[in-house]
Amino acid sequence: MLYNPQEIEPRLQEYWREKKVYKVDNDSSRRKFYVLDMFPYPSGAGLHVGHPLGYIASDIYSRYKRLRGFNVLHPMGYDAYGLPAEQYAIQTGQHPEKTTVDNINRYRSQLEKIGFSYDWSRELRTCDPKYYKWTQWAFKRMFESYYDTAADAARPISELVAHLEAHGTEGLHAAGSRDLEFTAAEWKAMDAKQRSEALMNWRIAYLGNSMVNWCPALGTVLANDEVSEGLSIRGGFPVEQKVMYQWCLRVSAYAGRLLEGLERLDWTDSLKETQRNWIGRSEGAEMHFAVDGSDVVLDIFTTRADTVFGVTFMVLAPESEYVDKVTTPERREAVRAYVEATKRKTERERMIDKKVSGEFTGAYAINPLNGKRVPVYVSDYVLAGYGTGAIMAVPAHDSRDYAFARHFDLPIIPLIEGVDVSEQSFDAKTGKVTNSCGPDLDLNGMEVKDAIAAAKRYIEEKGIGRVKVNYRLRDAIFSRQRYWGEPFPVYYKDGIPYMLDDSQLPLLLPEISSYKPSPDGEPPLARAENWQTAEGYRLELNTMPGFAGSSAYYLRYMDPHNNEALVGKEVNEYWRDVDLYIGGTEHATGHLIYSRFWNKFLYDLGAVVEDEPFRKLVNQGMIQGRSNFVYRIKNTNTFVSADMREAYDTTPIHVDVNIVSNDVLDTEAFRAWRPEYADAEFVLNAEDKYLCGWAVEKMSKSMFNVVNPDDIVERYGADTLRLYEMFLGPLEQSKPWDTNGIDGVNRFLKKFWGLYFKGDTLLVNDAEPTAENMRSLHKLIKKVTSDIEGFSFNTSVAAFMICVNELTQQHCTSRKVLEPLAVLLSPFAPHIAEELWHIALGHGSDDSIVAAQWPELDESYLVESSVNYAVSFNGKTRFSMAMPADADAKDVEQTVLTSEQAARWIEGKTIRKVIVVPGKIVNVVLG
RNA sequence: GCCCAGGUGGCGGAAUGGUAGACGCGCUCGUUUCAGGUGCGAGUGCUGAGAGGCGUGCAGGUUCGAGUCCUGUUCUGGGCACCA
Repeated sequence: MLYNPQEIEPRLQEYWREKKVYKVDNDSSRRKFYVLDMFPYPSGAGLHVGHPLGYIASDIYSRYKRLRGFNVLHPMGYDAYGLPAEQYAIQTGQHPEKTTVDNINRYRSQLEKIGFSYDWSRELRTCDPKYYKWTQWAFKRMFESYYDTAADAARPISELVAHLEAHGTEGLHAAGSRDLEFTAAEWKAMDAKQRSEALMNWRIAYLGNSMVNWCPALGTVLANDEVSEGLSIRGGFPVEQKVMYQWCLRVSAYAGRLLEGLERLDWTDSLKETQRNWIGRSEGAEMHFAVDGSDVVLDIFTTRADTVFGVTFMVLAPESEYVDKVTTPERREAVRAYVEATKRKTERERMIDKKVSGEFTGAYAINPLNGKRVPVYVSDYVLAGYGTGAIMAVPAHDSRDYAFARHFDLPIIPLIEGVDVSEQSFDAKTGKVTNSCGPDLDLNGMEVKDAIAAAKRYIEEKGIGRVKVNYRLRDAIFSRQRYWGEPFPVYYKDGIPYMLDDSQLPLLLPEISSYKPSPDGEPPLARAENWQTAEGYRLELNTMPGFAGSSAYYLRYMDPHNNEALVGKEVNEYWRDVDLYIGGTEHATGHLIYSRFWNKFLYDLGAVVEDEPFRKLVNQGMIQGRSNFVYRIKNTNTFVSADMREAYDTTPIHVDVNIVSNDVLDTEAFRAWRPEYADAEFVLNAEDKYLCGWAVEKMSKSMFNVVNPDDIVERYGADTLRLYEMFLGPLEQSKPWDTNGIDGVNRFLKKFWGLYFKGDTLLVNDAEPTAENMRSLHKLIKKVTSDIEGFSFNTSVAAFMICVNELTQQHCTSRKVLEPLAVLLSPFAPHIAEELWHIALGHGSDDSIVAAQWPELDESYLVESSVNYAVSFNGKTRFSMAMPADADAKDVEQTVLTSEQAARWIEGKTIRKVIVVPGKIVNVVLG
């Protein structure tokens, strides 16, 4: 019987399906373990070999944990809403659901061929109404909640309303968009619409005017993490800044907890650092600068309270509401023109254009520390969205202020002793303060750090401002002008938004005739007929963004068919959180922030028991493509081998990697590849081969370097694919896919099979294993166990290869070795292990290897037999010690120990360890 | 500019501070075969006839001993960025 993966793999997959061996129970006396993959967006291109990398790793870990006796939850599903299906729908008219379902089916069949141990009965898709009911439900709860900053938790909005009724905004602890102030009487005097608008200031899901990333080409707004360098991540279209009235989530209220929660997580430092960066905590002070001759007060935020004596001007963001309030009549026209001009620029244009620009508003502000009048400017280098949208400018110690001051010829006052600001600003927070003495505050002579603290204290005492922590993290814009997303459970009555009743959820996505925006520029849902409540009220036309459905999906897997709750209480108390989450770093500032926020909100609500969703997170690296090139001699149809091309003037051309093997081109296949190459000529190298050049690039169709896992499975089998992906290198590292070398892994599996069968002869018997056999086995148990725990799968594959070579040489046929060996391999190569379990080890069809026990390590097999040697130098015997049996006693005497130096340091000390090279000692370790 | 990773043979990559290059690919030689392929055996960092010498981006340091720890530097990959 030869190893025949093409025959055994589909059969065993069917066997697992039929026996439901991967079905997981929610109540078990066994300890739980939850292993999760970041679920994929099913794209039209299908899976390439890079996608399963993380899935294979998590599958190995799941299978390992199962063999260790854990009840393992290991599910899979699909992030089904997304732009590509909608873009495709706009181009072709095909319903995005059809596209999505087709893609899902393709993914599913590709995944099944690889032999994952998913419990498919828990499969979910975000576009399923039974699922998005709970996305809508959570949104609704966010609308009905506010963030209590004193309790540091979300609370029902009704509690806030009660407070407003009793005390107005007096003594209110709530995270708000702006600082609103009104009395209880004023609240009571408001009409329904005014109240609704006021409450939006505090709701966790709120409608607000906010600066959004508007992408005209996609016709929708985008979240910050969907934009990079002023271009949309999907498609690379320019993005503009625009104020829009949109649904938002008050993620910023959770900034502190999102930051602090990172401490308790077992994530890589770099990922935590990226999140800290994104959350961007900065401690500083908010200060009030009165505008001379007006009752307007400019609030600014600064981290450098020590530099207030160096303020020589103020700057407002063009979008700041202060601009209109402070601009004097004679400057109004110039300021208006400037604001208009910046509005027309996209964010990208603003960033590329580093030229200093701005306009004087005509107003002067009063420095609260020394009473000096300073001019107020407007300039686009100040961001509206951060802090208060206004800054105090200290040109001596901020490079941006410095550039502005130079351009407008404004004074620059150095505040640190001995620094030269004639060429550039001094931005470092070090040195001794000077020029900083006002009527009641003297910072001169202090270190910057102390000066900041002293200035903050003074500001608080005098009521000039307050100490404040600012976060860079913004609220998430939650509306998309799209069709293919979750509808909001929202309707409008007299211009006021209301939530549908829970009994009306899910609100189904309606059918529409065209997926383009409506003729009057409204989102596609405006085309839906009867898109209204039973009472005839208009429903929300926007849909939710992609991250809505992916924020709480891990909870749904625990209890996927529950129609009463997102997740049942008892079930949630059992599964709690994800013990191991595997996915790419590209979600560091998107999904992994939103999901933590969403979970924390549900935790505040009492809907889930854990405050953090993902205990341990491992980032798998990306698999890049390895492209091949042929070299065409210019103006000919002749191609020259890569090692011969020096002599010619050539153009490199991408060639399909599937017709190249070990960088050698199949020239016949190349002629057949495309019509224009049908009569191609070749200049071959000395070995009569056509050698291709290669480069590491992104895996993509246009580079002809996409490798489909189906092809690998068909040719070598899923077990070879699984092992090879792991063998390629460390899991966390990005690396190019290179099919060269896969033969080695395939050979290993054949050898592995060869331990159990020689031709048709079964080799396994009940012979007692030799000490050598047991040593080989237990070396492997030790190595593989610690490697799996440490996610070092590449080295465990190598350990298998060594072990199988040893056992083959030892002619080991003992069941006592070969049975645990199959169990050890089963997480990595489940098909071959399961097949041998049945046909070579004699287990019946009711006994799957999945239910076996992970072999126990017996260290006693690993102890090397040893012999006592005397170590001597300078003719005197000094030590007696144990050494491996293969050390040669004669040579032991000629060691480093004979040197003068060794004699000095070794005397009177205890020896802990002796390092022996066969034949001689190289070193002695002291204890 | 700031913050992370990381530089080891022809290649992917191994090395609790203790024989650097495990394992695999590739390559060389032998063997099996009519032959190609496969299988099997031996070899494969550089240098040297050999003993040996030199080797983990570069320069220092700690240590009996450094790829590993420390300082500086340089290059590569990734993230963030008018964030006051």
